[in-house]
Amino acid sequence: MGGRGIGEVLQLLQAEFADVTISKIRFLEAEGLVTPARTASGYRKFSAADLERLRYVLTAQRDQYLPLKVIKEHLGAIDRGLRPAAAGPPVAPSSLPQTPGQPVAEDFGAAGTELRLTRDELLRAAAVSSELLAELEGHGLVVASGNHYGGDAIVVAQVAAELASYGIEPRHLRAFRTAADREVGLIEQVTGPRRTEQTGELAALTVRLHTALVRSRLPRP
Amino acid sequence: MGGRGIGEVLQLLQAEFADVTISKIRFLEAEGLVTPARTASGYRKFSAADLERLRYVLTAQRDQYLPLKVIKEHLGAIDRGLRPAAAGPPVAPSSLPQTPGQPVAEDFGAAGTELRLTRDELLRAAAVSSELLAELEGHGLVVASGNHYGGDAIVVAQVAAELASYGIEPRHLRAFRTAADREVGLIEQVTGPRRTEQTGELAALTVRLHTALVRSRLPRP
DNA sequence: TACCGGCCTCAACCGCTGGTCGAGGGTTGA
DNA sequence: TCAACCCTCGACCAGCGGTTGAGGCCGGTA
Repeated sequence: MGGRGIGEVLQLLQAEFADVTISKIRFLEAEGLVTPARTASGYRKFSAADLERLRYVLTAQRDQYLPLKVIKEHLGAIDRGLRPAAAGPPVAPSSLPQTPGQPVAEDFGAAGTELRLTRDELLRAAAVSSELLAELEGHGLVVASGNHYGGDAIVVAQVAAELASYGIEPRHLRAFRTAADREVGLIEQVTGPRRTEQTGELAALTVRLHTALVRSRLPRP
Repeated sequence: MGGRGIGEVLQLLQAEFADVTISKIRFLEAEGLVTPARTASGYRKFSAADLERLRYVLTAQRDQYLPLKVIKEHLGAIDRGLRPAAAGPPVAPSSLPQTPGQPVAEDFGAAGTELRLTRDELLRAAAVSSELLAELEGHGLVVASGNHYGGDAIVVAQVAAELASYGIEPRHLRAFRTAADREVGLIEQVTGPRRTEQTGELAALTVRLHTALVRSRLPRP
């Protein structure tokens, strides 16, 4: 298991990222975003970690439009054990010292310091109404632990608000909650109820599965 | 009270955004991001709402690195989002600054060249056994359309293979299929059964919701 | 042994985004 | 009437994110 060659890596990534090429992967190395090992003769050898890194880069680029320079900083922050700070949407910068790490796929890893928001902070960070939040809580989509909320609650609330603008209301979203619960249940059947090394890995896998399934079932263009 | 001239607008914005210029404001109009009124003689007149819009654009650009194209879509969504939303967030007609402006479009968009694989190609690309694939097909996780498979099938098969190494077998994954089906069903209730502009946007949103929910329910580290 | 596909480097090139600049000319108000 | 302000339009530009091609080295295989 000495890692994969660049061609193999290309195959693996192309399923998920249509526009990846060999030259792009090489370019990303030249920019310092990945640092694959080399064989004696100079061939690149990508470890599983290198692959994750590439996935991270490509996802951040595609889904968040981040410039490589910024992605590189995030990777550096992650390497140093921090969580990449990312600005939320245009909102008064009054409270809330730091917004949560963006919902980058595969970022289920060691979270470092988990965000803890009061209800007011959450309302402001997500820019949603108190009514909407109450409704989301009523359907179990957002849950406070103690009297505070985690960073994911921001994402849930923001997305729910956007979906509401399409006419999709919180009560239509209950199925998402049960699906997520079942998914986590499945993971815990493997890892047990405590968080382990594998927890994040498995979550990344199941979410990837979910995403691919949804995409595959969407009407074709 | 009839609005401000471009020079005045420049003064107001420069306090907050160091790099704004007159030519940039004009450029943003040319790109369709603002549409100030005009005087009889052709001078631009910016209303308060136009100013908010500019602030939104400049903030999104500076803090989220969003490309103008995407910001424009967000603005369009906000404009349209005022309509249905029973439980939607209180985005009043001209009070833009509070918005759920998170990155919207994931790569559920126009795929361009959709991958079409034969069964053998799929087996090779995903590096899985014919038995596993057959099992996945049996449970409806991978579906051939005609006699070929899409690129997502590679991801599904790869992930399923990895999950199998944790003891999670295809039959445990049926729930993912039904969840995905329901999710797509929900989207199609909004967009209709044909693929539209919104299809990809909605899919990106629901997948983001799913991901955030799973993460929020994972055991805390 | 020769061959061929895969991989290497390096430099030149490219298209798109996000503007800037200047010429030439009208408008406003003191 | 003059200065300050504003207009359009077309040319130009810098940086980002790669692509392309020339020239050459590996490594399996026939």
